[in-house]
Amino acid sequence: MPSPEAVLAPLVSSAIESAFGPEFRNVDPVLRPSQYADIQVNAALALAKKLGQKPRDVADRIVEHLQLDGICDQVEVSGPGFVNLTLGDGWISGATTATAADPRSGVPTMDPQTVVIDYSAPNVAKEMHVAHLRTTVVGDCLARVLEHLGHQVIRQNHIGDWGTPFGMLIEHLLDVGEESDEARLIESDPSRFYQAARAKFDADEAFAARARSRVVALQAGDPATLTTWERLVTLSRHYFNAIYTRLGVTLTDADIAGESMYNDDLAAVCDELIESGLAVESEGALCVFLEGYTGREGKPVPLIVRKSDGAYGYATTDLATVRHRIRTLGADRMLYVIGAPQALHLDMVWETARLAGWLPPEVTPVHVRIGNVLGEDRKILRSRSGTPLRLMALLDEAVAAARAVLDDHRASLDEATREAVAPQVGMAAVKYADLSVAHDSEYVFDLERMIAPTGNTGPYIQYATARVRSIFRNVGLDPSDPLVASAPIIVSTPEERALCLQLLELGPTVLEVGQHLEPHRLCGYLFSLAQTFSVFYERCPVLKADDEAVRAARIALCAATLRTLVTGLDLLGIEAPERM
RNA sequence: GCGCCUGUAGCUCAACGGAUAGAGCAUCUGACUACGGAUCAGAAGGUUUGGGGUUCGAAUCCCUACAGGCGCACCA
Repeated sequence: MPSPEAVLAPLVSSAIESAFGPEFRNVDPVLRPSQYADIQVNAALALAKKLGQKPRDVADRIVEHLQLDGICDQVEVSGPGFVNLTLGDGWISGATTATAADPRSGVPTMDPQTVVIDYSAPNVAKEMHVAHLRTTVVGDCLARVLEHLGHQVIRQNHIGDWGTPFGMLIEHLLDVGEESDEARLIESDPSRFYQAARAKFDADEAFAARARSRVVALQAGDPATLTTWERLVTLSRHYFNAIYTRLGVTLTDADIAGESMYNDDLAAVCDELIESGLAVESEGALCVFLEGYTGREGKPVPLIVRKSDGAYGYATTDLATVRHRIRTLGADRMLYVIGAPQALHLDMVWETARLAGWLPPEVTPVHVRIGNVLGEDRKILRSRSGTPLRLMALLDEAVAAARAVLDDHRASLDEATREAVAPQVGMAAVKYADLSVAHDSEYVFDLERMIAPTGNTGPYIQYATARVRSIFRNVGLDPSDPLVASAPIIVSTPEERALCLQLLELGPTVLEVGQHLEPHRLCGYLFSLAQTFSVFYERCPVLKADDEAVRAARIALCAATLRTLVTGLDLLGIEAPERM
């Protein structure tokens, strides 16, 4: 089932060509829904400039050549030169019936690519905190959407599993015993383990010395050291997976490609940079100086690929990831879902990789900039004690808040159901709040607002799905598989018409999200669909419809809505409980 | 000092360079023994931080001032 845009675009294109000649064969028709028309053609405005004519005259000529055979009831030129198209009810109902049967076929695809997405990237033996929430949730959504659009998506979880802190962590792990309760803290409350190690490192000079020599042993690949290190990583993976499972994130152990993985490439990276003359020594460190990157007092800013003590930093590792993602993974497109402050660093890494020939010109890496999560004071969100907020604690809070809302509004549901649904609602609230704001803007974290059953929230959209499922339960249909309802749609009221039109927009919206990498557009669409459905639900009785055909049609419309909402929520990584 | 980002309703956020800048909270007013009211309808709320410019048309692009945030050599 094609969207109206997909059907109309070629028709408008050919109208433009026949009106203005073959040199205008590939003009983008610029179709979009608007508040003034079901579909609006914007092409006239852009064309007018090229042609040196008035937009209105251009629009008139386009209309003269439009052959719409029954798709549109009305075509008119209005405003400063828009072509407004009113879709015919017959066409809408036909298209929507197809939606009820298979909403997925309504999704247009892009040329399939291999897309590498780097997101989440927590550190071993460290807490995940709010800062990890957005990269994890946004990255996962983009992965889902791009997969849905037919791309081959390769997830890369670039965990911090290498470096100097590991000397200290390994020694501490050996001290407490690899199977001890203390060690198991890494699986549940890693910051306590880390801080204990840190404290010992700062207080105990002998321990610190051991830690330092342990780093050397680790770098040298000492087998016993590596075994302990692996234990550390394994325990941490359990912790990450606990978070991912709770959040409903698709990352698995197979997606882990940590810093350690590139360890063997780092020397080669440096050698190649030296050979090509890109890297030079400066103040004892091996650096790449790029044109146009200056910092304080106009001093050039280096990309340090080897520190003066001979160790490698994250710049080197990041260069190695570029090489690996191109050479081994075959990336056509590379997404880095990382905090906005990393912009300068990434630019320098990419430019260096470009100059070194690791990053071919046809591949454009994209920094999906993640904005900060703020507290009420509009400063970076922290706990009351001033430490970064633990993600696990935050998720607990969200579930508790959801439970409280359920107890408040849904006392009729039995205890077991409320207990089961609370996590789904809580996660929906947190994830939706995160996804519904443009990923690069900051937003204020307000649990009360995001868990609210009204407004632009995850729970509000979930509620819409629960209402449809309730209808299905009442007519004896399986609420988990509403596909069975697929009667012909009858468009007899404005509310039905509005709902149908909304349903047709899923495809173009998902495509947009894939192109612009902006999950918040999908949120906006789903919210508006849920609203439109609520109006329909309010005004158009389904089960109590007078006419049998209308009743069947409305059930089918409900089914289409449910499937569209569930599909959309699934792309966001949000579950829709059957009751709530 | 240099660079990047941000500034939109009281609050939280939207708006491929397109028509009268939209939602949601909160506020006020309506609609109920409801296919689940966690709902719906309506009202009010704006000089898009200020000032210039570009053009048919600017919240959006350019310049400038102001106000925030964040980066600028060995932590990642």
